[in-house]
Amino acid sequence: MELESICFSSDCPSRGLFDQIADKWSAMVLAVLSEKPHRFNLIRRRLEGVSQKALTQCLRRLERNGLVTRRVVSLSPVAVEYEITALGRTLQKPLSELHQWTLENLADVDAAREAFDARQSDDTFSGIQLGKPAE
Amino acid sequence: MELESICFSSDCPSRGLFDQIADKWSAMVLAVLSEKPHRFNLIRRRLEGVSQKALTQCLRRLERNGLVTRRVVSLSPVAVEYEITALGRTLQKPLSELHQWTLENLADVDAAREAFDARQSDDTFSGIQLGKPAE
DNA sequence: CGGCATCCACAAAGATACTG
DNA sequence: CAGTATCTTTGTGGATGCCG
Repeated sequence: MELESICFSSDCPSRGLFDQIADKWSAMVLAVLSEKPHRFNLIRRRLEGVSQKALTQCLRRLERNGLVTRRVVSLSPVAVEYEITALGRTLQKPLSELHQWTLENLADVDAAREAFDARQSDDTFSGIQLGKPAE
Repeated sequence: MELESICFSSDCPSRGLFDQIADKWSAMVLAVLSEKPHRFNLIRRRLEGVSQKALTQCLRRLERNGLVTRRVVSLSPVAVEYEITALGRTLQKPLSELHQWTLENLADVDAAREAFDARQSDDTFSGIQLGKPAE
């Protein structure tokens, strides 16, 4: 439980897992599915901006990691239902807390960004713009 | 605090922030700095596998978001010390909990992956290998 | 020591077309 | 509807060299 328990070794398997669950869409997919099972295009419509390809890949990865199940409900027309698993629910909590953090601290972060960018602009006296990320 | 508080709109600013804090190295950098301030190459040596470029970018982003401070300790030889901020400490907790989850559930996830990959292999009867991600 | 600039390779993202 | 396949474009990572 100590912070030191984080292992920094490159062959620590939890590193790869961390990268797979902390990705752009997984948190939102799990949040949607935590309400109730959803079909593909239903998830897609709720996650504004996700491409079909990205969502497919995300769902595959979630399924492979045992966080969601994929069930073919009917053929012609094909209907597939995705459901969160018990394991997925255990992950959804820390993930939503992280999201919660972003909501609560957005103002502070924004202020920090403006201060940082202002500092960089001051350095323009050198004639070289460092190109602050537009974000 | 409700799960529904997650916003799925593409212009929700918390989305971009989430992507910036849930990246490959930030969690580990903050974990290292939560112990005590570190200099650049010290961080680098503790985070096995990080390239200098990746670490620089990560520290810049953390600095811009107000999560760490960068202080030039001495010139010639240049020494730069990075320190976690109060804001950074508030983030470090949910981040380490997420990491904790990966440690606790690695076995379950691995089992799920093997089951999934076995299922895919069975489908090879079709003659078409779906190309399970090597991970 | 702590970077930044450049080049290159590879991976990921997007758009489009097609299928059962 | 829920994908797959393919192509193109963009982004990211590593390696190298240079600088203050």
